[in-house]
Amino acid sequence: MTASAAQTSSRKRAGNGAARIDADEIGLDALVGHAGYAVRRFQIWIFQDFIRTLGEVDIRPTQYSVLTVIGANPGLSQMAVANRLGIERARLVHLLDSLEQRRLVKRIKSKTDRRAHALHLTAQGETALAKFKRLAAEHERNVEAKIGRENRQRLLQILADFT
Amino acid sequence: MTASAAQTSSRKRAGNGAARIDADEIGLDALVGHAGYAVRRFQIWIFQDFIRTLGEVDIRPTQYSVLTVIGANPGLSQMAVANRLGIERARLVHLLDSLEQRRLVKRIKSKTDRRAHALHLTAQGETALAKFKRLAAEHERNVEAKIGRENRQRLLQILADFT
DNA sequence: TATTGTTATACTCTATAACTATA
DNA sequence: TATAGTTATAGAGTATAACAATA
Repeated sequence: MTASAAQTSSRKRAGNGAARIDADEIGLDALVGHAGYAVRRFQIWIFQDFIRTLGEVDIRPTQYSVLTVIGANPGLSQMAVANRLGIERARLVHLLDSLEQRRLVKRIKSKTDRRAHALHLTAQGETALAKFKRLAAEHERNVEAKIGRENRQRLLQILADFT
Repeated sequence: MTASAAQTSSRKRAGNGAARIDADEIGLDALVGHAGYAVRRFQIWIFQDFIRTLGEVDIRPTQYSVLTVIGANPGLSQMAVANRLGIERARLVHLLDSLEQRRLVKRIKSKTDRRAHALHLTAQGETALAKFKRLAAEHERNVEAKIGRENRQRLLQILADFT
């Protein structure tokens, strides 16, 4: 509730209304004091821009994060990637199936632990990831244009612990 | 990729490794420069805390937002609520079905537009929402404890346009 | 006994399309 | 013709549980 109880207008409309009302006339009441609400709306905007900007290569945010981490840490196990990115290991299986079918990633049987797979980018995957990173940088410039250069920097600082 | 190419270490591990590695040893590479990655991880943390804090009343973030907006704007149509909160109208149908079964919300046939429903909280819904708001305020204090009072304020300012 | 990868199930959420009854 | 609410479907994403192979 924080300090936003002031907006609790609860304006009555004629009768049982359901009148046509512009979105900006509808008060959010307590929601304006909740960081989670704003963060959620912002996150949806960011993901939509990411998906659109990387639409030509058909890569979604989670796929990009998996490729980036494998590219920077070749040989990781599926468990290590899943834990690092906060993805369920069961879900990573399907993500990797898709990326492996597209010849971007390969699972190599680990010699030290025969239960595990060592994950690597293919040569094709390395090339593709370089392009994905260029498009992701373009997306990031969209974020900067949306909230401002300094605000984006502040945001990254505030949320640095959540990476 | 913003100013974070420095972390592109790509450290090789022995052979095809899949070695056991602590999560904090695994570099995120380009992800550290993406606001969307941090925002997503933060949003997941916030929602988990919200769901846990309001677990005793079994209310999730989206349900809370719907109840709050109806409470502050009685008589709204489903379309108006859906548009204001960025929820698909098809999905709002099921959300309202659930809230109506729990006797928190009622759909009243609009007298001015016989296609539409005017949404209202029940008396029970009003009482319940007051309790939900107290618990949500407790959740918000958890957010403040997690990122700091000033950072939370800055965050709300930076994201004010996304509400 | 515990862990890695896998398969399976269920529920939430998002994105559509199509239908009905109204407007 | 268009809109409000509804129903249905499909694909992500999340959360579990259970299993085989291996540690």
